[in-house]
Amino acid sequence: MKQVRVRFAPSPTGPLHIGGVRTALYNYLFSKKHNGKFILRIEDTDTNRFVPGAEAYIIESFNWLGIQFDEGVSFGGNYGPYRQSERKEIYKLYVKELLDKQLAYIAFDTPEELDTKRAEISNFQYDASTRMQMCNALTLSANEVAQRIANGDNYVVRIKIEPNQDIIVHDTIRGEVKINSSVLDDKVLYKSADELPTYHLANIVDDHLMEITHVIRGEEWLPSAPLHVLLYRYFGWEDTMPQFAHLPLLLKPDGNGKLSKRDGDRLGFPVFPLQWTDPKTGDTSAGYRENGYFPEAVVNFLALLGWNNGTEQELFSLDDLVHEFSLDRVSKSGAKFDYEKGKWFNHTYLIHKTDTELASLFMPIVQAKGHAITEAKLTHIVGLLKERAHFVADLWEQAAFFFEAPTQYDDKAVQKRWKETTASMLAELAVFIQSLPNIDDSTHTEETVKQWVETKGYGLGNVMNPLRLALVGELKGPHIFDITAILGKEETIKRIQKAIDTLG
RNA sequence: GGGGCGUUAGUCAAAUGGUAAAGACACCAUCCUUUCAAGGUGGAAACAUGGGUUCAAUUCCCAUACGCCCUACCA
Repeated sequence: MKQVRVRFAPSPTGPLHIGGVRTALYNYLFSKKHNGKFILRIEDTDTNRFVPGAEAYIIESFNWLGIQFDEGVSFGGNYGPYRQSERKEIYKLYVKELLDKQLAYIAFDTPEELDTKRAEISNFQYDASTRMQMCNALTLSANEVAQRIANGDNYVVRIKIEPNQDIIVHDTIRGEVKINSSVLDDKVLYKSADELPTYHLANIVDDHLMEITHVIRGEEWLPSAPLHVLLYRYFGWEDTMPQFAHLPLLLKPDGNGKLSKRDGDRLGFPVFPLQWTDPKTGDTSAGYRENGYFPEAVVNFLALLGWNNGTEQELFSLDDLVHEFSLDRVSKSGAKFDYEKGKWFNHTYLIHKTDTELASLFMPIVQAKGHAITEAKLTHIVGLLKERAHFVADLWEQAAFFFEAPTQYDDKAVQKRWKETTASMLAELAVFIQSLPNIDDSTHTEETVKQWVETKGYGLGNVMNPLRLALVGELKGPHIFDITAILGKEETIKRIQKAIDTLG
């Protein structure tokens, strides 16, 4: 069996959309599952839409996600160059072949002329029914054509499609898709203006030359797949044509339609893996990385948007996914992007991290807030409250009271828990705590204090809740004597005193 | 307008030609914790509609509706 070779072929027109990331992920999983190669090809045939920095962004994104390429731009390989703009001369050969075989023809119609035509004739399509009314090598004499080219007139090369033929595309995910060639137009394959092919030609030539075995791409390509099949046929490559698999789209969370950058801005979540600053406008778009996502959570979340392994398993490492992945289990319908579920994945991965690992991620945030703490102590703190956080940055909100004494107390909680007698009880408690040799052992302190409360006959709730209020400022957080152990005797007493002073 | 693809709870989704249609996120309740979170338990919530095939259809077929994608000298 031939070695599996798949490619991810983005266009460097801006930051990589999260839907593109999923497409790449599925390509990667498929290739690794079959011990094949995963190739990065840059499709920069549209000189107008080229955005500097986009290519580097793409490479950095996959690097962050842990998705590795075997070949391609910046990875090397024997099928290069992998940047289409560097393959100009190759495409010219194949354009010539099609021209020689009379399966394509030169056309001189300007964009303006085409626009007029479209305005004139509703549903205008450049095809067998109209091409003889246009300005091209089929309507012009050979001399005229040669003359125009010699004059330096811009032209394009269009594929010549015979009408009324059924073309069948075998799609791994959707089965057989049949389409009649009459609904296809004579697509532009090559433009003389920049001496570059369009996507359709470049993609067939490259996939063939790079010996791509499977084309796994977004559903938006399904309508042009028949054109691609035709191109393979024209070149005589049909027997080695790759297998197609068209992936369902990622849809916006509310309403319908393809997930877009605007949806992210509107609903407050990133649509790109990494933060991106538009070089022209300076506008910045949020990224998963900068928003505190773990790459493995993003991968897991994305993998499950359109695929599952048929079991109840939800947590998959990249290796698990490679092992489990199969195109048969990719769904046909689009998946709405559920950001809440994405957050849950991050939360789950966060909880599964070791306290040490989380502490070292959290340390810079604590330092930025102007606090110094030992690694060991922070590890302890993080362990106590990681279940309350979705992101590492959330940890600050949970941990702040360890570093900064409360300056105000939650109103509702005060009303409910701070009674007439509270101040005097807490004052006594402070004295009692002061009398303890130490409060380092949380369980021991708890027993001792509970005993004290019982002896006094105060009732646990009447003491514990106000105590929490004094220490934390609100009724939340880890076990209270875990808190006092970390705060230490002195600080604990100070905070009790402060609460008494402020709340009376 | 034309063409293609799709349609199971709010969302991701499983399974099945045959009596009660999984699971997860979100939501609600409850237990635990005298707090919050996490966790446990429970709850509400779905086969788009209409025909056909069949003893039997959510499952197969057709139509309709709805949605999406494509319809560029963009990919």
